[in-house]
This record gives sequence, C-alpha cells and structure tokens, in this order.
Amino acid sequence: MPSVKSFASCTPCIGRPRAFDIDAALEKALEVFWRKGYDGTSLTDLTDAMGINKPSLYSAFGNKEQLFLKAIELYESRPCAFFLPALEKPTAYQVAEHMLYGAAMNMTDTNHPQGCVIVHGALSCSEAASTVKEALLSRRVEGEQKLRERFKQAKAEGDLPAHVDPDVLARYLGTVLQGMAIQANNGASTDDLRQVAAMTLQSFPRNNQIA
Amino acid sequence: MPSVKSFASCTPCIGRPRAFDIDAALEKALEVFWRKGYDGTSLTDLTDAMGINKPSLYSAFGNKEQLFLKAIELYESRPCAFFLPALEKPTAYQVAEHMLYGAAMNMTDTNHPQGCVIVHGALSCSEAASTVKEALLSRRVEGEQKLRERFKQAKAEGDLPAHVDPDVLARYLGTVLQGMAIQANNGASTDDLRQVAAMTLQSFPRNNQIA
DNA sequence: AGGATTATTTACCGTGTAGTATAAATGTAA
DNA sequence: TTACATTTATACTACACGGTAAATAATCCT
Repeated sequence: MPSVKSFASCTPCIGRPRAFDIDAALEKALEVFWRKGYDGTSLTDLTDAMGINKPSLYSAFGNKEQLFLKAIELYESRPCAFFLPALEKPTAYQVAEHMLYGAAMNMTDTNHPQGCVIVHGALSCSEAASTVKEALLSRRVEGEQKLRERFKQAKAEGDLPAHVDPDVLARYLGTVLQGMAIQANNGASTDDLRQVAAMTLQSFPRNNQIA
Repeated sequence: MPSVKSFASCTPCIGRPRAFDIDAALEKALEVFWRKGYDGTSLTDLTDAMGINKPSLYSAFGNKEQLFLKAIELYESRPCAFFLPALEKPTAYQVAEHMLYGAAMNMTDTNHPQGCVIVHGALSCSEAASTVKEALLSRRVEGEQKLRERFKQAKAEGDLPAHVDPDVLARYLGTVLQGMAIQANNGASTDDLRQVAAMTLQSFPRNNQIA
C-alpha cells in the first residue's frame, strides 16, 4: 500500500494555477458520496462541498463517475482503513478479530459518515451507472477473495483446523462486515458493533479447537 | 397478521370501473422497487411495469411515496415472508435457525429480485424522501425489537442460558440478516447463504450449552 | 511586454423527473 | 335517455439533473 500523494492529474507548470487543493476537494467529494451514495449525490452537492464550479470539477476529475472511482481509491488507501492491515495479522483468528473490531471502530467514527461507502454506493446506484456498480461489486469480490486466500494460507500453516472451509469463513466474515455497514448507517454505536464482533468471533475457529 | 385482501382504496360501486387489478399492479410495483430501490425507480419504470398510466397510478395509490409504503406493507405480509413465522418457533435456537435459513432461501429466490427491499430501499433513498427513509429505518428497528423480546422471553422460559444478553443476540442476528441481503444482491447463491447461516448458528447459544 | 496555456465564471443545452389539468371514455342509477 | 361519478389517455408544467460552450482571468515562458 504505497502512500500515494495525489489521485488526480498532476499539476502542470504552465497556465493559470489551480485555485483549490485537489486532494482536499477529493476528500470532500468522498465525504458526500459516503453520506448520500452515488445516485443520491448531485453535481450541486459535490460542487457545494468541494467549493468549486462544475467546469473545474470536470477539468480536474473527468466526470461524476470518474470522480467517484477516484474517491473510492482514496477511501481504500486512507490511513484509517482497516481491511488491508488486518490481513497481515499473524493468525487467522487475529485477522478476523482486527477486521471486525476495526470495522466497529471505523464505521461508527463520527469524523466521517457512518457505514461503508462501497456498500452504500453500490445499492444507491442505478443501472444507468453500471460501470460504478460493477467497480464496486468487484471491490467486494476482491475483498472476499483476499480473505479466502489469507485463510487458505492459514490452513496450510496449520493455523486453522483441517476441516474448516476457507471459502465459508471468508463469506461469513464478509457478510457480517457488510451487515455492520448497514447497522452503522442505521445509527448503531461503536459498542453495538463491538458486541456483534464478539459474537461473530465465537463461531470463528482457532487452532487446536474442536469446533 | 390478518389476511388483508387489498392495500389500496376499496373499489366504489359507481362510476367507470377500474381497468386493472389493483393488487396485481401493487405486486408489480413492489418488484420494481425491490430491484431498483426507491430513488432508482422512476414513475416511468413503475407505469411500464404496472401497465397503467400516471394519472391512474396517482388516483389509485396517491403518489410515489405512498405507493412505496404500500408495496412494503405487501412485502411484509407475503406468504413467503420468513421473519414473523420464524418468531413463533418454540425455542430461541429454532427461531434463529428458521430465520437464517428462511432468509437464505427467500433472498436468493429467483422468482423475485434478490436481497431485501427494505435494506435496498433505505440505502437508495435520498434525504429528500426522508419519510420513506424513516419508515424503513423504523421497520428494521421494530424487527430487531421483536427479536429482542422473543429472546428475552426465551431466557425467562429457561430456553437460553442466564448469561446471554438478548439485546446482543438480536443485534447479531439482525446484522447477519442484513449482510445476507447485501450478499444476495451481489449474486450469492442459496447455498452460499446457507453456509453463512450455519456459521452464524455456531455462535448461537442453545439451552444447557456451556457457550 | 506579449503570446501561450490553463483555470475560472457565467450562462446555457437536452433530457428525465415527479406530478397535474383537461377532456374523453365508461360505467351505474334514476 | 339522461344525469352523474369515476377512470382513462394525452398533453402539459416546473424543475433538477449531468454535462458543456464561450468568454474572462491568472500564470509561465520567451
């Protein structure tokens, strides 16, 4: 996960300089998409939040769809993102643990909208914006794929009992995480989601567990 | 749960008779909302699917918002609904079991759109339609409330160990069900969701279980 | 200073939206 | 047959949407 500085076109050295911070504007755009979904966000919502005009938005980011995709990139590479760091924990149980508690913390953080922009965006996305829909779907599929591979590796390392199915484990964890996104969007508290995390971990196999 | 025949205004005995079946039209409307969400469904989508014109729709159902609310009523009272019947199972474990497997079956049933219209509708609903948003939110809150009460009753009956918290159980189950709705909407199969249901039940306390 | 290049502002375009006014069509009741 | 009540179809309104053309402003390079 490289620390990318800017997700948009690099600033040229010639011509009138851009009057706004392109990364700060993208942060604002992400915040709006996060709160209102893709279709629910209008260009007026975006330009108001970003403090720029429509032509500036179009010249800097292409169009609404490309702006959204860039916002999603930013979302996944944020320092507070919990998914990728959790994958690197030493045991499968710890992977699940960090992912669940990280989600409980992140999805209810009041410094940004509640829930998950990927889950919210996908459901509030008409079939007219099929590119966006598919991009978001593939993100979630990729996420579960990474979980599967991580658990497969854990099994190979003897970190998980031989009888467990990494596919099922990954799907179960993915389902709970997506459910937590809905709960957070509904106003659930951090502790509410922590309790869900604890329950979820009860059915998660550890090494040497009879299960 | 009475077997209501019609969710719309009763047919008068005088004047030009209505040329369409109002309940069949409502079924069609539900199907569209289910597939496309609230904001994602246009009046043209609705009138096309229902086979009627806009003025007929407005005179029969009021407006888009009221039509949606009536469609949700229909959704919850359908014969294939799984939530309320599951609540009446004799033990808490069986309640959870029937609800999870019922959801796995229902949400992937190819006779209608995948997932849950309440989850999908709420997320694809701009703040302009705050009435709809709140109505859907209260449905989910009520659902979890019913689960809580059912598990509280189970505890009083000695059907659940003394140390379990009905609130946590209800929230956990609700979270998984909502996650399953997302998974189904993403194209998960019935078996995929059945596996999730089985995993979920592993952390669900039974009577006389050490847990 | 004077192009060249890029960003900003303002005003606009075509389309799709939810919702409605109006009048014709179709039935019942007297 | 006539009066009445209601639904139908057509056409329309006002507005918000995503996106853009044209002119102006600000900077760099020569």
